Amino acid sequence: MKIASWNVNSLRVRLPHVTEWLQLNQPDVLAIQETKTVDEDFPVAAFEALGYRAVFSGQKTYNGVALVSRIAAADVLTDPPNLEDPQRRVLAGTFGDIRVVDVYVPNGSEVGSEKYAYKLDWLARMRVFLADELVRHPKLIVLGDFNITPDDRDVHDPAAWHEKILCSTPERQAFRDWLGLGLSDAFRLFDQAENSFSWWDYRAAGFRRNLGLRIDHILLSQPLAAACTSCEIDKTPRKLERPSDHAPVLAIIDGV
DNA sequence: ATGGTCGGTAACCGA
Repeated sequence: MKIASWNVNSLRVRLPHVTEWLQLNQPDVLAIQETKTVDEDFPVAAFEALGYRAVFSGQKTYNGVALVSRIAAADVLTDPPNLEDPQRRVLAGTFGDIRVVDVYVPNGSEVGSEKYAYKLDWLARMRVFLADELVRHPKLIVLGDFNITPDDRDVHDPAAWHEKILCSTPERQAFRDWLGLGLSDAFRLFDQAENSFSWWDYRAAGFRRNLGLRIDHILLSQPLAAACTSCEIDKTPRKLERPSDHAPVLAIIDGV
């Protein structure tokens, strides 16, 4: 199985990049975040033309998640029972015996802000949901835009970002708490180049200067981590005209 | 030079 995650920052604007990337990479499942597209406007036909199915949970202007896949998703879920969140940030689906949970974790804006408190509460509530998912689905993939750098290796300038949003200790602890459920950060199962990032600010030529953060992740439960043969960030689409500010992350899991 | 750019939507907010 080939599975990928990509925050596209508006599916309407990025559709040409996404369809081109799908054709080139042929993943079995692509988890998308920040579609910024209401369900009525989701471009189902563009994906069906490529032999892909899609399920989605969108809203106006903000957020929005989708799962684009070779086979249709079963047991689709948009609202974890204990989350009580009107924002469209979660989409779960089952493919064969593999459960996939696409997440768009709140950004948090600024440490100490109201949005930051919402982020930490959201992460804690989702942890409870994921613990339950893991009981029902030993083969679990949790992927998406986490808006968290797991540690300083994932930050271009750790001193400048020290205890800043996306890098604060409580956010990193919440990330570790998710790993503590029995999940592995697929990217760190392998040797990686230093300064590997998945997001670069549009401002200040961040991409050209590689001033980035690694905040997009693929987490694998134990049986899937054991079968994972690669995990990479594909910077190619970030180099295109009018790119998303995020690059896709891609993992290959053998024999499933 | 302590800012900068996007996207959505219609004056700014969110990232």
